[in-house]
Amino acid sequence: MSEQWVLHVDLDQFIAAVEVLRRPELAGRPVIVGGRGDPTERAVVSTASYEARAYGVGSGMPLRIAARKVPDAVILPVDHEAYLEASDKVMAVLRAQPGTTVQVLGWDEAFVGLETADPEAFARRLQEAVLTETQLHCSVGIGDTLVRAKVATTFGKPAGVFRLTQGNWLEVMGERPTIDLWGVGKAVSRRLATLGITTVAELAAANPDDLIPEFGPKMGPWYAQLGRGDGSRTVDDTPWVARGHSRETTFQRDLTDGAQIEDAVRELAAHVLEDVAAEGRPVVGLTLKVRYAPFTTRTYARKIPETSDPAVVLAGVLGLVSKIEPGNAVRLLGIRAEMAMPEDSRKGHTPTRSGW
DNA sequence: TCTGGGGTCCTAGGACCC
DNA sequence: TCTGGGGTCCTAGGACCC
Repeated sequence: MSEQWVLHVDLDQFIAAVEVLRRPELAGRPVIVGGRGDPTERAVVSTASYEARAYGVGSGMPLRIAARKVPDAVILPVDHEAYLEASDKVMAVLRAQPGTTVQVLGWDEAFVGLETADPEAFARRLQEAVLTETQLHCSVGIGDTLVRAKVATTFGKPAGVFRLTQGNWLEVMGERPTIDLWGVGKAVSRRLATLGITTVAELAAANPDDLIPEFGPKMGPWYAQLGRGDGSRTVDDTPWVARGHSRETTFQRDLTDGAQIEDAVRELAAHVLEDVAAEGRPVVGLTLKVRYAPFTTRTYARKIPETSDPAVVLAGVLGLVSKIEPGNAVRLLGIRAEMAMPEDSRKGHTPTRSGW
């Protein structure tokens, strides 16, 4: 019998795989991609190949540490263009399958909705098609909700297929810690633990109302739903509309001089203005982010009257710069511009906040 | 170990208005 | 003198994801 299914397609070690494709001699070696490829700089790992992961290297780890763990690692700079190009090819393959609805989640993953009597067979065909067209391997999670499909993929890696439905959700996930859920991180899992909830089964059994005092009216019930694996079953292919654009830089040496700081802000603002201009939508809000050394982050924000005039936006940004505390070493600066949203544009694609 | 960069959304609390 | 109640908007901070 034909039914509606959600597939979650996730490329295996995507960034590292793209790098190996254009440098075949790197196959089988520990490859680490991050920053400008210089392990003496302040930067972190974007992706490590499976060979590098065997040494305990993972994304988010300081590049310096990663290099220390894997002495013979090949360390490469991040090349956004190349990954975007590869990503576009993969998404095109997914869209080319008859009957599919494709919702892109990032460079290396997407939900695919379709009606079929045999989702596993379809998943295998999808993997074949992606491999043939792009030489990239992917894993596929099959689910009766978006959340279950997404979580299922972790059990399919690498290059496999796994199905999670209401029927086997608790059997597979019940005894696992809540942090294994998509949308539950370190902080929330710790707060759940203070309520006596440490496993997915315990979260699934929780009364949604009991979580409201701790997490608020939206997030409390949302976490309970997450524990059950419930949520939307609809893959939404509405094109995503960015709410804003931002640029940030961590300086290799902290800035202390006011003129230096202003120069850096102007440069960041120029990039943000470019991105915004490419959208052709007016700016309605600005945020300046500052990290004071060693690690205190502050944000300064303001709404502004809708404007498409770069000079006005820049003036607004420079107004925020005056809030930077003088006499402190600045390690990071970031600028974000929020844009006016067109009517009826889709809500954000992050699962934790959009009601999946 | 020493912590990137680009995003999204939620919550708390203060300001302000009636 | 001792102090309403509700609504909305804004800013700051936190959390999470890839």
